[in-house]
Amino acid sequence: MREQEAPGKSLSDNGRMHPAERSTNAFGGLSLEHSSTVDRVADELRRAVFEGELESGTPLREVALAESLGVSRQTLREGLALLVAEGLATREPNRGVSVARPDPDSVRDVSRARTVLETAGVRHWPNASEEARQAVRRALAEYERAVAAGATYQELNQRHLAIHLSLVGLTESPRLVAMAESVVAELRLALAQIDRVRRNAQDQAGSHRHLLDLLESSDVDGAATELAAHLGGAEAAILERLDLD
Amino acid sequence: MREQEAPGKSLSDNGRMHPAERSTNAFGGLSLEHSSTVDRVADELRRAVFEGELESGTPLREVALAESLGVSRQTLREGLALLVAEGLATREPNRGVSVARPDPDSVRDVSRARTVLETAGVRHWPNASEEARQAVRRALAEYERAVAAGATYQELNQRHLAIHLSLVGLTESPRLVAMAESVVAELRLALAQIDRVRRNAQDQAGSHRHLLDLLESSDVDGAATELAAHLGGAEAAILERLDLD
DNA sequence: TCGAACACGATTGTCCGACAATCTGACAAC
DNA sequence: GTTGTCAGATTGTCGGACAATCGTGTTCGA
Repeated sequence: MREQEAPGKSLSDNGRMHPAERSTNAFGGLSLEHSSTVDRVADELRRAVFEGELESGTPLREVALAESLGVSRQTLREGLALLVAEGLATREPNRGVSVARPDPDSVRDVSRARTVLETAGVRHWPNASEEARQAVRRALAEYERAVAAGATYQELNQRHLAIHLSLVGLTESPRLVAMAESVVAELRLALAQIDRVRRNAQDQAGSHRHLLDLLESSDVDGAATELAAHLGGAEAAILERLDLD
Repeated sequence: MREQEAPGKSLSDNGRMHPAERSTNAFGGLSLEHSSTVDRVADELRRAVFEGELESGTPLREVALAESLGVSRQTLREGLALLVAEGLATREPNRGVSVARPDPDSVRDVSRARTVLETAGVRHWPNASEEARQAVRRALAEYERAVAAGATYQELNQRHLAIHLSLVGLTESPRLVAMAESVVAELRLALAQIDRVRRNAQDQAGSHRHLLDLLESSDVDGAATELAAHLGGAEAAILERLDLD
């Protein structure tokens, strides 16, 4: 390794595991973060995309980016491959990678996919572990707190999506959660592109609070329909704002 | 490009699109496969894994593999990254990539994930396009034909899984199908490992035929429970055989 | 004048060689 | 038996190189 830069933490460890994390001996609480350069590159690119710094469709030139990030072209390439695999960028052979461009079709598809995943989570509420349920309550509470505190657009957005991820977490399936994370990432990209200029995150605490209340009272079907309505509304809102570009 | 080897076709194009594929002009039926070296490397690795040539846990040494495939280490590395992203291999920092090892937990998780995805497809049958429904009928018919013809273990396996993929196709969501493909790939890996020695694919045409009959008669709920039972059985069978290794 | 052929710069895909960091296992030292 | 040390193997990352391809502007011939 030649250099160490600012460490970033990624939500998804792409299939990597470290020896230190697999044993459960006397030193269970200890762990060390081995962030590779590729990971840090990918993190930085994701950040830039989510932050709206990179407009959708922008070509990500390899030499320029590598130089700008202070890494070799090969390393940057692996980072780009990660972004492409996550759907945040697209690659056209011999023409390079560019920031994904959310078109109406993909927005609809993302909406459909998350509906399936989140509905599965909601319907699993009665069988879910107390831990998973608690995660939903916590995510909602933190979102409400952020709303009350008048947090930034970025934070509100992230906490809002965290609620939806916690719903998928009710399935207790790591793979389903990973899929949801990927889908949500695409959603974040679309939101970032839409709100590149004016970033107005409206308060949606009420809807989610209502959803959780239905779940707490074991009204799973009611919660499912409430969720469907919420997601449908979100899709419509995005499509509408996407239309006037 | 320095060399061209035997072309292989991959089911999933990882975010790549080529100009020749996106337009629908007078020459709609024409297309050209621009398979990059990396794609061919990944294809070959997948084949070897599915074929059972590589036992799970086998370390995939970069220099040796690159030499054996006649590609550079960088290129091989990108191919390995694809496998890792698909869950067919795992990477441990500074220790390299090795063929994924299907443990009971991951088998259960894969089963849960595919249950969610395929159930969503089945429940979408009434709203699905005629094209999607036809794909299910076709997949089943081809499986039955393969069974009758006494096809190889490999072909039977693939056609069987194709049926399940076609069920997810009923959702008409490319992303959900892509997720299902990834999950099914992991399943294929598990099956390949289990049946590495004795490869006995039992005839499961009856169960699937019954499922389709229920769908054709619009008994979606019945089909969903039938599917759940089928998947539960498959999971149990795999776990049982996985136990005695 | 206009379309086809050509030339040229930019960029990607792939290769090669290099080397520090890390892991593994053996072996010596305490 | 535990700890320290050392050599070999392997990965992570770098830099440079070059053919293939793309985009574009230019030239040429009808």
